[in-house]
Amino acid sequence: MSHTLGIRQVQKQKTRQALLDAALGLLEEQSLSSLGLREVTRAVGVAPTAFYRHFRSTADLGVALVEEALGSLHPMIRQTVATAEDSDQRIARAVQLIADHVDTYPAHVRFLARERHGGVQPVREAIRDQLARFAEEVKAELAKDPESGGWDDSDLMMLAHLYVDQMLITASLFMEARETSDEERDRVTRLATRQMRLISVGRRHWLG
Amino acid sequence: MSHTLGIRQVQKQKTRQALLDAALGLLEEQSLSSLGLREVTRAVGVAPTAFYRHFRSTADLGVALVEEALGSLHPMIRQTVATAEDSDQRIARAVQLIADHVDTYPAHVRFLARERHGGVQPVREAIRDQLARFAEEVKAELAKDPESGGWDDSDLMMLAHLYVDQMLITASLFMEARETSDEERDRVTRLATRQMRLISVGRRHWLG
DNA sequence: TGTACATCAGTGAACGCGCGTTCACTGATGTAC
DNA sequence: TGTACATCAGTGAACGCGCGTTCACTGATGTAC
Repeated sequence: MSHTLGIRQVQKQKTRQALLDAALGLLEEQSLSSLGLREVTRAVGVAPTAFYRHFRSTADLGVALVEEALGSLHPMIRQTVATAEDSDQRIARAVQLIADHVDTYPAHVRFLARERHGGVQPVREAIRDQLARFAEEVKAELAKDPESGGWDDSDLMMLAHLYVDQMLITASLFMEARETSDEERDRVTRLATRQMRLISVGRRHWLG
Repeated sequence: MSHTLGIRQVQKQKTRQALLDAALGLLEEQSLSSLGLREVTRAVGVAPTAFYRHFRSTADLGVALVEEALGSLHPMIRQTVATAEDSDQRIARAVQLIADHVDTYPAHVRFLARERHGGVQPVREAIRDQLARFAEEVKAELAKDPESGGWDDSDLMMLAHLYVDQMLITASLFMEARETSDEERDRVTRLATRQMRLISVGRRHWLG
């Protein structure tokens, strides 16, 4: 059997995860820069001092949340961008996956939207770095397209950033639509699809 | 002479403005949900209780800052979108105006980017409402274009939102580039210009 | 397997501090006559 | 213009409270022999 964690390590990971989960819950109604260490431990049911066994500060916990939030998003994007027959199908799948992701991990998505430009520098940097990695991956997939003939590296990077930003805007729109009607969600789906298509049309006629 | 304010009113406005300015300064390194009333009054040099003569809470002050920040942005956009000969010139002017605006009101721009998805609901709503008004105005200008023949209301609204979101992304990129090199600013200028052009190309070939 | 010692995740008391809010106040400005 | 009263922006003391951090601790788990 492969290296099994001891009881102590398993319990420690559980507490750590409980702190992350509790923090994410509390962050639905405030930002990280006002999140208190005592709030988090109170929500979990451990002593305030236990916090220090896992994180140096709430900023440090925030950086850990970034990893968790974008780690779960990473495989999704790559799969969607890679496996599609034509442009319209790729767009439809991407929009659907964003909608599903927002439904499945709403708190993570909210956290990212909120802290991307939030008041805690190390967290902003962690998000920026992860988004740059996304753009790199999208760029790599775009480069495989036959439509990318004649596009140099900076062209593709620009286009990749445009798609990544557009995905974030779409996620943000779905977040806003979460607690309203189904019609509103449909409206967002159509709007996002059309905006992506418009970028796609621009791509095909670029310098052409 | 038109209705002159008394000495008392003038002084009150000065104190109010000093509170807004001090808050904006403090918000460069934190978000509104962690901004303390005492911090703000301390920075201005008045007693903490003086705060209540002007605002009910820091959230209330935040809403006032939204008005101030987007009020100064409103005339700029309209003028730029309205007075341009061709698409490329319009884009070049818009990008230049965004760059200038970020240079002139960096703290306001940072505040908007940070609080748009921030932890204070009334402030989020105020920003969302103002951005919707922007999109309406951009839509009205787009409708005047000859290129808008055959576009219905929802088409134009989608396009207007796409442009407004793109302007915010561009402002955000200029913010990030502010404290780095001039070459970085030029890179952002070129990137933003190309992204806008791509949307513009997409627009011309939409359903065409 | 059993024993003796080391490790370390979580505890709980204690600290000094800044917070938001209340209240009665002061004194310059505004107003009525 | 002068006087007597009203208004109200800003004051300063006081309050109870939750905060982040320190410290010595406990006792279950891990390890060496």
